[in-house]
Amino acid sequence: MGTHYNGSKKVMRALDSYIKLMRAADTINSAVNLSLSKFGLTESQFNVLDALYHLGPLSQKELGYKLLKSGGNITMVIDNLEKDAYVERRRGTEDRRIFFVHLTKEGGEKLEEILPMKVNFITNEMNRLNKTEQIELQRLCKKIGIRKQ
Amino acid sequence: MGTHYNGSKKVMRALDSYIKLMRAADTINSAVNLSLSKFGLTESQFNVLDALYHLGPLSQKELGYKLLKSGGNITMVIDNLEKDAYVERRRGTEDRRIFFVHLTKEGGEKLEEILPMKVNFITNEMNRLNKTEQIELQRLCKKIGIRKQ
DNA sequence: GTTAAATATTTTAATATTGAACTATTAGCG
DNA sequence: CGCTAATAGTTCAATATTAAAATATTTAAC
Repeated sequence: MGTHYNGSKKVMRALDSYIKLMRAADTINSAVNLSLSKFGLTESQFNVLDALYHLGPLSQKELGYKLLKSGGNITMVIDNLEKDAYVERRRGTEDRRIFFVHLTKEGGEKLEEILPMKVNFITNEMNRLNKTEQIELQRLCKKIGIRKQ
Repeated sequence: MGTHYNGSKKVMRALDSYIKLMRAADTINSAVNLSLSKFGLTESQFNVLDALYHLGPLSQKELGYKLLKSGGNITMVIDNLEKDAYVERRRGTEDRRIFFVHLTKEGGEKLEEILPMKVNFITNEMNRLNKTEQIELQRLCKKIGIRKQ
């Protein structure tokens, strides 16, 4: 390899930081998703149920905005959740373009079945770091993820 | 995570750490992927080219292992890269079950076109943290992502 | 040495994901 | 009012992703 990417120490360090950050996020995330799949939910489905549970009925537009997903994606995820009767679409009365997505009783129960497990799992994973370390990790991550507020 | 699991401070802290970690990884990742898409590559495609560039020809199995992806997924990604003539499959001579994936001239050029941009981008993003902070971030992330390295 | 077990890859069936084109409805402007 | 813009959602065509079943080849065991 030429001199191009031997780069300075600064560059090497940044790349190393990047890789380790991604790997850490990936490790926890795939483990969480694996657990979710045992309950028959995908990550996206869980996120929708979670949002509806804590925020109440939302339009598909609002869901997409909050979960950072495209409109087409939300349509698909809601379709699949509706198949399982975890949510239902209710056409807006004021503006008939809008579908409000409501959590059903089953959807709420499903979420309540899963939430403690997820909380527990994440707690265990993150507690590989002690209090001081976690506070520092939060500070550093905030510096990086800041633009998303 | 909801107010229903107010739990101990320990739990709250872990959840907060988790969210900030994910957000940081997400912020950088979506920005990197957006840049990649302008070059007509997906993240997975880039990762394959990058691995082949730096490690030389690899079997699909090895690629899956290094990139943490399933066999079926690697088949698909290689198919698409092969369509664009960025890689080619060569059947193993010793063991004819194996396909070794080789970077083509075009594939190498494509990577060299993109790499500086990516390195530069990541360097800028990560250098929001100074040297000490990055070393600490790496240490913390390694503790979390440890099972995968 | 032939058969069974292991391994590498492919295929298949779901779901996810995006951007672009399309449909339906509403809002705005003259 | 009637036409046009904008908006909400759906559909479509790619690609990604996994797990599980299928195929091909090699290794191991008897």
